Amino acid sequence: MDSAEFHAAVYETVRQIPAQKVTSYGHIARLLGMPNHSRHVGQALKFLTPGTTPPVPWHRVISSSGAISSRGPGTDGARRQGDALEAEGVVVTAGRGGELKVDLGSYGWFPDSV
DNA sequence: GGTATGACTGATC
DNA sequence: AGATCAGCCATAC
Repeated sequence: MDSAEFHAAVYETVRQIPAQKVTSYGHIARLLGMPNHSRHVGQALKFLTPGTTPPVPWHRVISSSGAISSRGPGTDGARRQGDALEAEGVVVTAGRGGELKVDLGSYGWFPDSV
């Protein structure tokens, strides 16, 4: 599959994520049959814009450790993502400095397949 | 074509 | 539990 299909597949998978749940880049890649393309999942999401239709709940995608990947100290991306998750009822642990993490034990969504 | 980079992961220390 | 390292692969330069 080429990159366009890959993006589309990623978006579709992300839309499968139930509310109040989060999953990891690596898991999405695994569901797509490419366990080693975790980085490119992030690439695909980065390519995403707020105007995309139908909307993709990209904020439900975090790293496998449960931490929200920051896109730069000066950016508000991680902060916005954490807010969006909290707005959905997900407990986001905000420690000192604004480190955002999610309890994967309670909110992790890791099905073997879709 | 080689090198660096990235919204990553898993193993190891 | 936090830090490091190696592996991965499409993109950009």
